[in-house]
Amino acid sequence: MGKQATEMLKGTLEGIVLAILSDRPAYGYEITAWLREQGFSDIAEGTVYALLVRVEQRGLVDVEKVPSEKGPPRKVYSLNARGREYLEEFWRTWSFLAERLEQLREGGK
Amino acid sequence: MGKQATEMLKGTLEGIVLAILSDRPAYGYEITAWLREQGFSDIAEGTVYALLVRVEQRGLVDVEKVPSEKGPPRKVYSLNARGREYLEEFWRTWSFLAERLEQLREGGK
DNA sequence: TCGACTATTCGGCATTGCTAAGTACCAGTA
DNA sequence: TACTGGTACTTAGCAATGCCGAATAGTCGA
Repeated sequence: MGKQATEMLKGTLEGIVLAILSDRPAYGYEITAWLREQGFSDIAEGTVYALLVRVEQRGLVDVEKVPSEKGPPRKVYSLNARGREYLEEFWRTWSFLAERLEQLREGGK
Repeated sequence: MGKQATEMLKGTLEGIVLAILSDRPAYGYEITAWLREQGFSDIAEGTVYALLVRVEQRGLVDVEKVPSEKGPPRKVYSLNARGREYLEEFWRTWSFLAERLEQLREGGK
């Protein structure tokens, strides 16, 4: 992943994280680790935390503090109703973009 | 298209414009008009021009000034060798992202 | 006691798209 | 002539997002 990825992640990373949370509640450290496993090798630690703060402030997720056996307490996030609506909107926008790009890729051969 | 689109365009708009230029040379006004036809209804005029300036400065495109019958001269951009390489890299990054997102969408049902 | 891993926070920076205004050139029209 | 409208590009400043680097804190094993 090069520098292009950094800019391309803007806007999509939020959707990615919300999509993860739509599947199951999770906390920052866990999400970052999972993303890195999935190939987002250079996702910065702080990026995910900052994103989680933002979506919380917008009321898209609920938060619960859960003690950890191995460190400071975890902030476990879960997608709420508003978050689900927002995620659907995200998928619509994404689909639109993906379709245009697929057309361009085919046309450019 | 909502606000999500604005952030999602960051990084991808550049690829979109380069992909257009890989098909045929074009100038800013033309590209903006085409994008709007394609459904990018609220692409700002200035956005495309600024983007073209950037890709020119990075040496991804060649420029030629061509007189217009209906206004000031056009700056016609065409993708050069470096631009083509960069575009391929863009497609690789895009593919990676699109695959992850498709997996997430399916998983989240 | 000293790392190593877990877990979160914060301040400042770079990039990118949007807004808004301005410049410039030409054609048609009153 | 003056005005309007379409074509075509430029510029300055703003907002949002991801990255970098450092700091804070808790737990465990060497």
